[in-house]
Amino acid sequence: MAKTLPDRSQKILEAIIEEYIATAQPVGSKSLTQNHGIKLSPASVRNVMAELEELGYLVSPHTSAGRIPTEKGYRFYVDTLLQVNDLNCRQKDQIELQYQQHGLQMADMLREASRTLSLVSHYTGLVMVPRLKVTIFRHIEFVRLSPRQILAVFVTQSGLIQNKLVEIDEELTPRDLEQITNYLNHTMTGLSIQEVRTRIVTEMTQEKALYDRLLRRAFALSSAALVDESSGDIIIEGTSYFLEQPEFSDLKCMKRIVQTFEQKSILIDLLDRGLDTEGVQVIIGSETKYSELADCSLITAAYSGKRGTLGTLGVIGPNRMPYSTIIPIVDYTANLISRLLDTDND
Amino acid sequence: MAKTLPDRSQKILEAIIEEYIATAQPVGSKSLTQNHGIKLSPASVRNVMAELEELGYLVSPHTSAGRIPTEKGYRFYVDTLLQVNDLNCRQKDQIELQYQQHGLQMADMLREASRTLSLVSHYTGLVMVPRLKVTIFRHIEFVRLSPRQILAVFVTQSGLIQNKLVEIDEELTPRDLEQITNYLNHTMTGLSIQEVRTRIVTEMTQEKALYDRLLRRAFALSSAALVDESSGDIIIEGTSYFLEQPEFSDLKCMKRIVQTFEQKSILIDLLDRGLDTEGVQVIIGSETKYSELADCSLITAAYSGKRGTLGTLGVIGPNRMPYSTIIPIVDYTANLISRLLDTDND
DNA sequence: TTTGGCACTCAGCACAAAGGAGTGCTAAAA
DNA sequence: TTTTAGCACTCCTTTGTGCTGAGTGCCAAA
Repeated sequence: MAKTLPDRSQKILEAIIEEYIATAQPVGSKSLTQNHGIKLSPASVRNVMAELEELGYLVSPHTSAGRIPTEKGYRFYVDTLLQVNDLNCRQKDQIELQYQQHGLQMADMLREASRTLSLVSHYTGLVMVPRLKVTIFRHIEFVRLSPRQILAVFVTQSGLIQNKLVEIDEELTPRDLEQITNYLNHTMTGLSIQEVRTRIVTEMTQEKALYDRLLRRAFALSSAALVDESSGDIIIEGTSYFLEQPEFSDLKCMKRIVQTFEQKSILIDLLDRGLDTEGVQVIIGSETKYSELADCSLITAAYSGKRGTLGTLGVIGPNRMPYSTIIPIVDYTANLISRLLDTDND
Repeated sequence: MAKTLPDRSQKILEAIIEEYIATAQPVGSKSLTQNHGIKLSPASVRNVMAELEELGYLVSPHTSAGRIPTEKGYRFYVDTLLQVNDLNCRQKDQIELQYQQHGLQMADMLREASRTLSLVSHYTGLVMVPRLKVTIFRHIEFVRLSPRQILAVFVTQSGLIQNKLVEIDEELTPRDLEQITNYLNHTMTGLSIQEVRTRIVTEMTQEKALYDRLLRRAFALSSAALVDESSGDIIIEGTSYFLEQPEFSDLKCMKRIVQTFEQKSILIDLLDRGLDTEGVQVIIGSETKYSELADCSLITAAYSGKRGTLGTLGVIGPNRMPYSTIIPIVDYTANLISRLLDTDND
């Protein structure tokens, strides 16, 4: 079925897509032969273009305009034509520099990552904050705000700090709290939150009638503290870059996209998809499955800490994105963040 | 100098501004006499309008268009013409409802406030997070992440939770930490951070050669933990409402504004100005002193906790904002937040 | 002091014409 | 068989023109 595209057609498709990415204008046969080292007459190019349109890689907005890539065209380009250049030293430095001055708080670092992604790519940067359940338990501390109100402060291996206010039924003395804290920090350190939770559940069911009152309370308190009620959070920076894209000059369409960003849930879903994927992932247009983002593409990559994937980060922009430059930026940033999270707080 | 405007002129000015706020179209003499209960001929209205233009309250974009208000016009309107209607019960409920379901973490509440402001006003909501220095010390806890790395968790009276990572020169044992914690929580509770800081400084200088090693460390640690390095933070919600405003349909101008929002520092400065002001404050156009926001107005109000002002919140939109409906919304929200912060965590 | 009347201005719209970029097709050249 | 030059055709875009209508300023009458 899938006849491989002749070499010449591929060259031309590549040239068209790159030209369109650069100019945002439909590409005609003449301009191709002039600027892209294609040693053919416009007429021959036209024949190939007609063929590529037939195959669904290109469309023309109207008869007397040039061609623009379809999603299928972009997909083919990304999958088989694209060769990603490595970042040069200047770019690497530019990215790395942003993390030097900063302290180590993970939240700050992730914000910085989003900002840097946006700054360097000139598109909108996205960073997903690690879900509680994938993080590794390192330390928990309870602060007694009032007899019935406990603030649980919870530090993960990678340096993420989470606060949670817990209301309790039964009063706890500072002494109780201390013991509970000691017990938890002693038993749970090094486990993932997932593991901590299952452990709590099994222990609680195994010994239904928990003889040790303190233990029971410890379990109750910690399970309340570790409930992950958040549906994930995301850091978006550089929305204003969207306003520069000619394809979104229509305000209606622009507004829909910005609203989608503000709502966050859709972007969270999209970033979630990259969690189990190795390397850089590209989602183009309708592959997002959201009509609001039918004209947007995402370039994402997962980042990880000491033990497995923590979250994903990436860039979102129009379909017409310079993939060859942005893919390495996202890749490099994901690796950098992973590295920083690994060396921090050991 | 300042002749007071004749009553009739005021009426007409008011009608023009309200019409313009509603329609975003230059207002002509005829439409005024038809829809605004003004019992005058268009010709008379024209005379008054010419006069108002002379005085700088109105301008006409071109000879054959109607008039639109100047900043001076808006200012006069806000200062002397405007009568703010109280919110009706439905609106109050709508606002109040947003805070019911939520837990008590202050940060969440402020985010919710911004979102609600935006939702109810249909403009962009702003909430300034309280500066550390204006908050009241309630509790501090140190978590020892490694011998030289301490996480300071700091809870304010109003429920704000602040984390800070402190690197120390000298190792501290858990026992040391506990003593320091006890000492600080005992001595400092109820003081403002400002007071805590001055107290630390005076005590440290008074007893230059601090005999008590522990005390010295306690001071060092707490002063490191309470440094307020943040230049303030702000929560912005509903940027997309800006995209609906016809006055910003120019993308260039739109982009400048969105960038200003992303940068935050300018908005922080503007909200800061409202800190010492009682009640609702309106900043119109160039009064912001920022050319980027020359066509934007802010409506802000301060909110407070148990002891004095904590921060400000408000709404930003085009100069042409329905002040009469938004001012009470901002006012009510500020009071509501103050109330919630007062009753929480007691 | 107010109002009707009138000439004037000018943005906005519709419509037509010109321009031009790009196409598909055909027939000749390689 | 493949490539290319030529040509007619399409249709978006730009430019120009005239018209319309909302709105104005001013003057003279009420």
